[in-house]
Amino acid sequence: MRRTLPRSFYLRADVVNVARELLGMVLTTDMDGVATSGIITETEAYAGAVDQASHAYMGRRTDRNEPMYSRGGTAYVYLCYGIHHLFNVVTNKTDIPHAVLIRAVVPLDREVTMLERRAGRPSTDGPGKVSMALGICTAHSGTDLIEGPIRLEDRGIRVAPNDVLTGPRIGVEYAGSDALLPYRFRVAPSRLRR
DNA sequence: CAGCAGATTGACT
DNA sequence: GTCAATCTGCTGC
Repeated sequence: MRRTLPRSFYLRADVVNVARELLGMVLTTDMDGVATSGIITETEAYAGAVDQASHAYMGRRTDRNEPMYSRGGTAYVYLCYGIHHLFNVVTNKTDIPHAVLIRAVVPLDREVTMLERRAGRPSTDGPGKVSMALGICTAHSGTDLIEGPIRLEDRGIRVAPNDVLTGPRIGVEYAGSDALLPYRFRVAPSRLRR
């Protein structure tokens, strides 16, 4: 089973639920004919204009975060700390800047290529590491997740509710009370295998 | 193991 | 100028 997630999956209004449901989905990239992929094991939801941790808080709109305002099923990739390319899945309708940050994957297809991209380091647990392993960079910001080089697929991998850990997001201490929201989801470490 | 500093660009005061 | 949705290598226990 291998089904590219349809537009309808991304257009939903409940970004927090979408973030949780992305656990177990497969993130694939096709870069110059080289296809790599990983099973998503950690995500964070960013709830747009009302979320102090979001780049789109209070409707902030810049050249960088413009893809957040595209329709669901668009990639938003931005540079963090000047070095790391962080990949987000845009959700909801056009002009509603919801997004889900992909924080970790377990390598699936072409693990050797990912290892090369990571300069021999095998870990892919961290948003910067995910992008490096899969070849994602800011040039892919704004690309389509249904027709473009980056896609998400349902390959029938299911994560049991009991295996999902929930907690506050990482690195958003500046976000006031919103820093405490339980918008981070990850597969329990003991269940990271297929 | 913990703690910390450096990397390096974009957004904002 | 300051801080940021981070990662790495080095220091010192």
